[in-house]
Amino acid sequence: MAGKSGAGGTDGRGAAGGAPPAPSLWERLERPAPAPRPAALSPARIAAAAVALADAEGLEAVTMRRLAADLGVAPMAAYRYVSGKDELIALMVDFVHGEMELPDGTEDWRKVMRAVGLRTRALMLKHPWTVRADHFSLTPNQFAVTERALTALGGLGLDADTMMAVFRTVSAYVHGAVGSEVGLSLMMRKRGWRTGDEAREGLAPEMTWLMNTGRYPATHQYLTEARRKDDAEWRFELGLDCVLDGVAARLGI
Amino acid sequence: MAGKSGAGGTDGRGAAGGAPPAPSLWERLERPAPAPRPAALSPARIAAAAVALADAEGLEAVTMRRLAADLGVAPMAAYRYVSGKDELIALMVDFVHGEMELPDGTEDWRKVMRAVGLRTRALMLKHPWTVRADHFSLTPNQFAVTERALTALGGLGLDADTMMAVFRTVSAYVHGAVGSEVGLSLMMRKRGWRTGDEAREGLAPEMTWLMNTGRYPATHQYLTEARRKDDAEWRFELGLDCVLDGVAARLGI
DNA sequence: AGCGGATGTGTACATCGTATCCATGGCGTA
DNA sequence: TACGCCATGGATACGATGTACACATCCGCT
Repeated sequence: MAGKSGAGGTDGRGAAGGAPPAPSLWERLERPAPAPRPAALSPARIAAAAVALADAEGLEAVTMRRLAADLGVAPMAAYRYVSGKDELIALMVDFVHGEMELPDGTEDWRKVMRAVGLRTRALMLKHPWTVRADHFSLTPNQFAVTERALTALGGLGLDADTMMAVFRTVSAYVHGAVGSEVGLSLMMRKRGWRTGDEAREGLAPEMTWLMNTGRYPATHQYLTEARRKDDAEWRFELGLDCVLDGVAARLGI
Repeated sequence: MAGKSGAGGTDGRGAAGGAPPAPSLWERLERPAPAPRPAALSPARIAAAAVALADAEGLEAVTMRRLAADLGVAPMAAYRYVSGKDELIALMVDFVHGEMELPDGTEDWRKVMRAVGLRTRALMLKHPWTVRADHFSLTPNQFAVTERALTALGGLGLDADTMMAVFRTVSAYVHGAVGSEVGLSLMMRKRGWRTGDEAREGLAPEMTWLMNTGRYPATHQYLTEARRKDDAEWRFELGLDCVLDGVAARLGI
């Protein structure tokens, strides 16, 4: 299904000659107002509204119709600016990465990577829906993050592949860790639990049954002995520091 | 929406007395055949069919109707076994984790964690849709993985919180890394690209425009210099080894 | 003055998840 | 042996979603 619109390229539309190669989403995003006409809609306005909606009510509330309603516009109006919902979400992901401030200056690579990790986590906790949205890291503001990391990794004698591998390793950890953190918090919100204790209480029947199978003694022991089950920040930073330690050690930087 | 069906608990249905506390999905999964009657459907059969479908045509092809058709059954039939699509997906995630063989024996913690990481990656590459499915790690077969990791981490003088933090750190890296790997490959499949070169060719217009903004010199340099852009396995194992190095170093194990 | 293209509107359709009610048939009990 | 019950699956239907398509409108340019 679909697939027809984007790929074809030279459909017979534009007389002869060469149809312009369909400007990319990011190209369109930057044209302040493609026409001199002060259009009511714009990619940026659409992105802002969609992000506000997703932040407030979750990604599942972001519906083309609901978005249009929030923008005071007809359901199909946004389709002049995004080719479909996929592009909408790409726009949203890019938009929120725009508000991430990157560490500047000539700091130590490790401080930069750590700061990027912490700020990425903050960003994702603030916009939990980013977890469900695909991120191929192909949007301008995501490239800006990559760019900052790569510059911090320059001048250390690493080849291009290794520099990128380091960034992606740290990135993978951050996305994975925040992903599970957010996953849990989304589940809690969906079921109406506000605290860790409430969640454990709500999960208790299922957990009790599972633990009573006797198959998970170590896990059961964890459940009874652990005292920092709700300290996500401690866990995240410990893990991040481990990752950075490992990168430094293995690559000798 | 919804939410009405699961929560209520004691609806007036069962005369007086105490209604049984609604057996969990996992409890139902294990009853070989809840009734003596040889039912055509079962959670396991449903899970197997759904997984086969998702493997073959992607998670978006897994529709209650399509699943029913594959099972040779009416669209609503599966609802006798799962409360809704969320539970279906939980069942699928659990099902595929059941085929993961865990390292046995009394091996070194590091070997175990590394093996678990590699096998998890293999599992996720084989079933790419697991990336989009939420994983709170709350299904029996996911607990089995956690259990194996925790036992490998025992006897090292770590407290319960730290042991779990280690497992979750490695796990976060693995899920993050494979997540982006799979994300890329899903995008490639969606756009019909089969090789890395095809993908780069297809992405070229967008990338060229982005790089021509001059904002990403380091990224641009990476694109021209890198020689292992398609070596996902190298990248994954390098990152995994970094993470394990860091854990070992920081925790002195 | 009037034309053309960019912008937003209205209507419509296939498809999705799932609530609800109905038919059936094998088992335990009498 | 006969009966009735409940687990099982079928049928129908509803509201919501993404989006294709054709139409109306209004600006700035010639």
